[in-house]
Amino acid sequence: MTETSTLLSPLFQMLNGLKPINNELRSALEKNFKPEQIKKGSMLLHEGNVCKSLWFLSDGLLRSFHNIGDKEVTSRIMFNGHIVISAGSFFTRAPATESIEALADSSLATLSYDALQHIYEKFPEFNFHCRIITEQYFAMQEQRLYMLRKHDALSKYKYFLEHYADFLKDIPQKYIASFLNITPETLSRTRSKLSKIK
Amino acid sequence: MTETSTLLSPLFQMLNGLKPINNELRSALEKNFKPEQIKKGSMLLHEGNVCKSLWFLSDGLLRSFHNIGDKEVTSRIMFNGHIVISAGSFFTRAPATESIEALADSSLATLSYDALQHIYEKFPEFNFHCRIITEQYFAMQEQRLYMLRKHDALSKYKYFLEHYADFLKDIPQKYIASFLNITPETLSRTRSKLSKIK
DNA sequence: TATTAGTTTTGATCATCATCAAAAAAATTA
DNA sequence: TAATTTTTTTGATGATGATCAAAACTAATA
Repeated sequence: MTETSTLLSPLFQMLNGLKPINNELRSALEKNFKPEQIKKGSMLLHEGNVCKSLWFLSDGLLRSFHNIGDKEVTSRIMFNGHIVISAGSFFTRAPATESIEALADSSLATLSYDALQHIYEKFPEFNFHCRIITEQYFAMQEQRLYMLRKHDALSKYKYFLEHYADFLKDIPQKYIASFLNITPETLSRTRSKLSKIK
Repeated sequence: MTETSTLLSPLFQMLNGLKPINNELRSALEKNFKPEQIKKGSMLLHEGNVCKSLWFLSDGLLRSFHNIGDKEVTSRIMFNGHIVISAGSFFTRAPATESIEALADSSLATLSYDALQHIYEKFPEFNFHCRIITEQYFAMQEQRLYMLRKHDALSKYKYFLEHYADFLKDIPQKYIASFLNITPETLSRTRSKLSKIK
């Protein structure tokens, strides 16, 4: 077992769960996914650059964010097992409007856009898997949209607790706050209210 | 040309633009898409029911909405040429958390979930098209997420003007307001401010 | 057209959350 | 460990937008 295939094994498990993939496709993926280690604080993607790869996050923690006015707004928080891409940029080849940063030392496998397109051509059956995966991410994104429309800070924070409880201690609160579209001060006060109620 | 194929002709044009589809696939789609006319005010989907179909909106105007507390919140506004589905429900077979309503008399073509699955089985190449379409809708949804994080009412309304200008007069303002996550009163005041500035 | 119902506008007040500021706590670095 | 930097907490104030209420306007129906 190569290092890449170890990294990718949860990915293959997931793909096989959707529909078994044959050995040729498996080894094509293993060949084209490149292992990558990044340190906490380093950037995977910079706003303004085209997102030319997708990543499979084997272990670690990432966040994506964009700048609105003079503020950073965290748009997603991603943990192990996730496929990471800046969708708008990756799909359309346009400059990304967001950056991606490691919140912890992370180990990833990177697949370039071009390599992915070749795989689609050689293995058209892979469209099936990626259609389903995209559908799943679409549904998750829909939930985040729903969350943002919950008016008050408390119900947004409860959403966060439901979905990210395991990572609560690893994510600086200022990022949680901007993910929920509230200020760190408001989050701090919301948390202290909540702990008094309980 | 049957009535269905007239309805669907912009859909086929779009699909062919992605990658030409063969006649068998085309006629399978024509057979399985059922034409449907609905009146302004009638419901395409009720919250709590499973979304068992997708729709191609040939002509008309729709909105989806969900209830948060005692309020209706408009989640999407859809016009001609759009593929309409309640994604979370359609993909997972779970009860929908949103309803879909016609804001104008509309003509649609309906494809059932089961029919779609059969088409995927018989025509695996259709996964290619639907992967791309899902990617495109994903990117659009990302934009709406981005919009909701713009803090103030004015910049949200400007987003609306950029993306829905053509339908401005056809959509009651209370729905525009809830789509932007503001009250009708605030939207009204925002609009009057904007007209004074210009 | 007259009546009714629904929508938008305008006004007044209020609440939540943002902002500014500084202290306390935690994490980094020397 | 001490020094420095960053993050979180706490406090005071203010602004945006929500709420409540009523009038003006528009659309729907008899």
